[in-house]
Amino acid sequence: MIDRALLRDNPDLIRENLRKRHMDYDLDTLLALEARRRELLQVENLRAQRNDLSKQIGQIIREGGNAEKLKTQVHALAEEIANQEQELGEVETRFEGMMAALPNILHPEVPEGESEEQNVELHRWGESRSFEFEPKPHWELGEALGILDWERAAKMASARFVMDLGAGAALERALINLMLDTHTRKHGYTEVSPPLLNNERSAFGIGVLPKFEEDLFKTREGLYLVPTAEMPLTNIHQDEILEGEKLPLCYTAYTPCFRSEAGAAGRESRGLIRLHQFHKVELMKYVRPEQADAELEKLLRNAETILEMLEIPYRRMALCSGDMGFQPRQTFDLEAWMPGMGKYVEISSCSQYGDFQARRAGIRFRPEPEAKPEYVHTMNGSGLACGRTVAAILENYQTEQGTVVVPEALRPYMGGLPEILPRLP
RNA sequence: GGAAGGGUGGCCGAGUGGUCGAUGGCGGCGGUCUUGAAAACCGUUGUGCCGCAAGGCACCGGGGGUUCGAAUCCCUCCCCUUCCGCCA
Repeated sequence: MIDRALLRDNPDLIRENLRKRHMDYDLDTLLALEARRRELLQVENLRAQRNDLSKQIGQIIREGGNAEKLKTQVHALAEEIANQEQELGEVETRFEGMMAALPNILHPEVPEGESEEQNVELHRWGESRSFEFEPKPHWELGEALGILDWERAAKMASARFVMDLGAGAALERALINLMLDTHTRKHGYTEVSPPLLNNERSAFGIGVLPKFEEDLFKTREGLYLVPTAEMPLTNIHQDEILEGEKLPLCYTAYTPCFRSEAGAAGRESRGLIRLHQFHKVELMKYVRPEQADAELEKLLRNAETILEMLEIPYRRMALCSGDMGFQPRQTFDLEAWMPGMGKYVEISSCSQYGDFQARRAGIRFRPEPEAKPEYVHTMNGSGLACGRTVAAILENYQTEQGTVVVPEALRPYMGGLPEILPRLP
């Protein structure tokens, strides 16, 4: 949610923002609703009159007088108030609905562009190994090694699920532990193990509701399976006023993530890239506005550190205006090199939201002990997506025999296992 | 799932249908006293919206209703606690 004051003070900025995002949005209707809403605020005068007369009635009755005439007068006034309040309510509902669907204002440094094609590569790390053989995609490797099983996952669940077995399951568990240990012990994040079903308010708070309900799995009880730990982590401090000196607050969580992937049929359907359930270690910060850019850079470095520890080549991309999501004001993707697939694949997405989510979720802080509360800035990023990291390891560390060497950094977490060999049935 | 009791300001906790945005306590802030501190005492201390301001409006879990007037009465939903049942 953006600041209402912007609508009045700088509608052109919003219009320009929509243009950069290549988004269709009926801003004129929103502006008209806002104007009407403000007109209707004059009901407050009527309410003031009513309050005043009611007080007089109380006074008269206490003194034993007859207040019938006044009562009739107030009754008529109340009807008029009710009429205006009804229109105000309708206008407000429409206004709020449209506000909730208005995308965030972009950070000035977001490159302008229409689609993925215009994303800007900022830097690369690591060299791709040279292969003396044709490197295989991870799904072939995983299947041949018997550590990834799509067929049985589909049998017990449906397509777009996977089951990890043996060293595959152990590899993912090792990754989770490496990431959490690094982020908590070296990077100063507090580990969280949050509820994986969140309510509507929390989904609204991060901006996936009301616009993106079809992407979520919903229970009969009306709760949503978390599509990312961003949802519970951002709602830890929902409706709270934080102490300024405690910021930034840094949290990390390992969670499964559930996405319906509606409308994704046929896209990148193979392997570990796009699943209904995947696992992710998330990084999340609540910061003061002036800290935001620097803290996002640190967060990016925290995520990149994991890729460097695993010695997986990657590049950092700045998403362009047309490729960015609805909620963030700036997004950087980390893309891991996948030799088997022959391309870079997103393995982490790190975004800052300004006060967009804080406004929706009601998260504020006091800059000084006695000062007025202000909205915090929120940001988060994957650190990293586990399934895609497994894929990157399989593809980067594969041998000609189809086995996979275990990265040095992971061996202590896998009982010293140096290499993943075909699993015996 | 069944039964009972609750949801009030940063926290605890009062609250009669009318001067209650809400008594009181704790905590916070300012002050008096003190060499300093503690104690004691005095004052102050919610949020949002509209407004240059004065001020006005709204908010006592959410929504609806009764009434001239609702924190207070009625309906409904949600949440929490305790007991019972079930259960990793």
